[in-house]
Amino acid sequence: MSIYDNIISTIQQSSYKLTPQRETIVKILVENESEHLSAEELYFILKGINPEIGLATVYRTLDIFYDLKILEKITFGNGISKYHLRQKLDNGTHHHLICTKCHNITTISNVIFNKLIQYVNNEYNFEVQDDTIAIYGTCKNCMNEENI
Amino acid sequence: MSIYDNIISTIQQSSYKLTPQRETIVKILVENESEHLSAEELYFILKGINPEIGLATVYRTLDIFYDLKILEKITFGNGISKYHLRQKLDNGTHHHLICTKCHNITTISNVIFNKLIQYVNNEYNFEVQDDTIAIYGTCKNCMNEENI
DNA sequence: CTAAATGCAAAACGTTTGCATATAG
DNA sequence: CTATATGCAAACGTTTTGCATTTAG
Repeated sequence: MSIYDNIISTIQQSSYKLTPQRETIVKILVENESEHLSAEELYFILKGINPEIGLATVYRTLDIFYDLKILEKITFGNGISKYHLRQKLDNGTHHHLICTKCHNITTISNVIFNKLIQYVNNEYNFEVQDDTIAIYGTCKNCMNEENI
Repeated sequence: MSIYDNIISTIQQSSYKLTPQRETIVKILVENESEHLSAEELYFILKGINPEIGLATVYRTLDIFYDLKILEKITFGNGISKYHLRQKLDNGTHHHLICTKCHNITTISNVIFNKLIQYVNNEYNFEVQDDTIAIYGTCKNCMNEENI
């Protein structure tokens, strides 16, 4: 069963309806699996396929998909949210290096995180959301550019 | 030398001017040292002291203070930024547990973070900003409320 | 004296909402 | 057939900007 089919059946098994708009959005998300898309970016791609679609629908759909745990949502310093497929990709935990200059996201994973999550859980009774920790800073590329 | 005096002299030694508005903002920040204030919250307190002040000035001042490394800036999922004094408080690194339900911030510190920062730095050439890592999730209080 | 800072209002930004119309189940 | 979803435009809350006026250095 492909990722696409998997998501489609998740929607069908939920109380939400499977509309053509939602199908198209799933398709785009699967095709851009490796990227972290914002609502606006998704909308732009969508416009090329179906110009009638409204931006509000994109936001509503992303909300629903987040609710259905199809998507993970990462939020920036500038108030922009980016979305990423949750299914299949993470067999374990994964976390994000967020560059505050170019806004690129790198997904990383390491045992250290497990220790950290356990520590936070034990000491603070804090339940880490979706095992997602955000590390803000400057990425390799932007560091190099600074030194030109 | 008090935290207040320290900040004032940081401003004086910079290219920015020390205005009465900026002095008042420093005073409020020092008095609320233990809190993470938003621009709006700071503006509200400020209005009680000097009703003439404009919200734009608050934003501009917070930007400058961030630039001067007087403040650290933590941003939420809902696009609201909160500010916190950087000076004196952290002899070492410190990080944040951000509750996505009540939006409370807990400041934590632990050796595990140092290892993590080092790892990210070595493996990804990623320079962690102000040694600040954001861990999103649900805090103790909100967890309890869910179970009522 | 002059460059920088201020207050105000208007604009910008991503996002959400109200509503009439369309449609999946 | 009916509850849900859609597209549009208007509203939202936070933040930024333009501009004439004031002020710190």
